[in-house]
Amino acid sequence: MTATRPLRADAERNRQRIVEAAKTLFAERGVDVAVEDIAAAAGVGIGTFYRRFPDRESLVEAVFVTKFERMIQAAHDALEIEDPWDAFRTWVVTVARMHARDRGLKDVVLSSDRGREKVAEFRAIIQPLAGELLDRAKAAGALRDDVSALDVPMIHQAVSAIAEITRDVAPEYYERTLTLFVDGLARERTPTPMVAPPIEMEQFLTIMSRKGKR
Amino acid sequence: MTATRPLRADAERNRQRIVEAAKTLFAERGVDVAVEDIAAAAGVGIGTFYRRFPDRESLVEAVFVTKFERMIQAAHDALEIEDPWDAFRTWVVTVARMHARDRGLKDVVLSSDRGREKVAEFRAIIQPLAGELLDRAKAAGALRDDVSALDVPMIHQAVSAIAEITRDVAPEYYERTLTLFVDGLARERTPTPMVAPPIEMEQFLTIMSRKGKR
DNA sequence: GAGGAAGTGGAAGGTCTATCTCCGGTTATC
DNA sequence: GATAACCGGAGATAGACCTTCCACTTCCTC
Repeated sequence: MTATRPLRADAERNRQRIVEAAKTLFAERGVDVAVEDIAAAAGVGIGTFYRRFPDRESLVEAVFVTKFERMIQAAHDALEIEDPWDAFRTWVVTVARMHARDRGLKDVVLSSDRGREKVAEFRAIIQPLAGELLDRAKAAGALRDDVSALDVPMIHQAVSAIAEITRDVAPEYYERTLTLFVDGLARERTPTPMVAPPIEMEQFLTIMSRKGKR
Repeated sequence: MTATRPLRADAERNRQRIVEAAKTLFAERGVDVAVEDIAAAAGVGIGTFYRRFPDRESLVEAVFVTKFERMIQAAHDALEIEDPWDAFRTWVVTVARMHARDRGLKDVVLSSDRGREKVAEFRAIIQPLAGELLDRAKAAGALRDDVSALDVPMIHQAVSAIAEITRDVAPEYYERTLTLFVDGLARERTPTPMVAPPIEMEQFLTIMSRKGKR
């Protein structure tokens, strides 16, 4: 195969920088940031970017493989929790927070092109874990029966959408939406306390009149 | 003021057609559809469009004023319902469904430019109505106390986001997300039955691999 | 039913925004 | 200090989209 010789020191350094810059920018502004911006943030030229990565998509893949691993880890961790509802809740909340903090995650999970195989691979691994968390919580009578495993990623998309529009103005706001969701998933329960304050009218107006779409 | 003489018959006909076509396209594809597509759908040329409307935004405004009126009407109607929780729930659900069926609604409510004044006007009218629905439901002990009036439009944004990605594949799916939300808003309650079936794996994959963003 | 005001279509101009290529100049490494 | 590897960024390329303009057509009035 391609017995690639190691990159020259400066080249390797720049590669790292590009990945780091991309991680940050993807999280803040979604996977659609311009290559130009990524290169600038990394302190290199566009040319350097294209010498290291065949195209934009490869970079996206390189960045998100790590994230996928972390999501899988979250499921494993949750499975360690004894109380079935607590385990399920923890997992849902943890992944929701990852989405809330990384705007790009949603884009990648939703896309067909970007890291097609990687996403499929990820799904194959996460599904049985998610299934177990779900089944256990249902068996314990804590989770409503009519919830399907596929409702969970949808919830994450919804939370991500809210985080996306509120991020700049009230970065913790999404927690409220998340709380409502999680309480809606419970079978019988009094409300969980909200962990974030309500939004102020002024913040609301700012959110609702955001310019452009980035 | 401008005592505008009535349009010539054919011109008026075309104007109507443009508005109708826009209504449909905005609902299906969001407010960002190209003027070219609207004109084509209306069976007129681009030139005709620009003779009737000074620019794109004016059309958007013309189309959504009606929608706003309908949302206000929904609040009035809900206030007629005696049971405070039922009234609140009905209002939230009705507006959520409007969002689910009209992709453009979200865009307009979120935007700063499009019909700036109209949106502000709309908010001024809807706020007291929403406040009353909320307060009554809280006073009756049916709605959790820690919900703020501004959480409601956020819920609508979330439902709209879900409807947006699922619309083409499973047009009723959003009802599940909505049910979870509404149940999460209740103070103490066992789950409301879901009105839509869970999503199938195949549908899920289609949704998650949607091309482009339209 | 004729004349002219009003209306029409769509090519073309103008802007943007992005990705990716190319190559003269620079730097690390042996 | 030779040279292969690397760098930066202008510019080629592509695709959307909004809006203008004007030669041509249609409606309405007298």
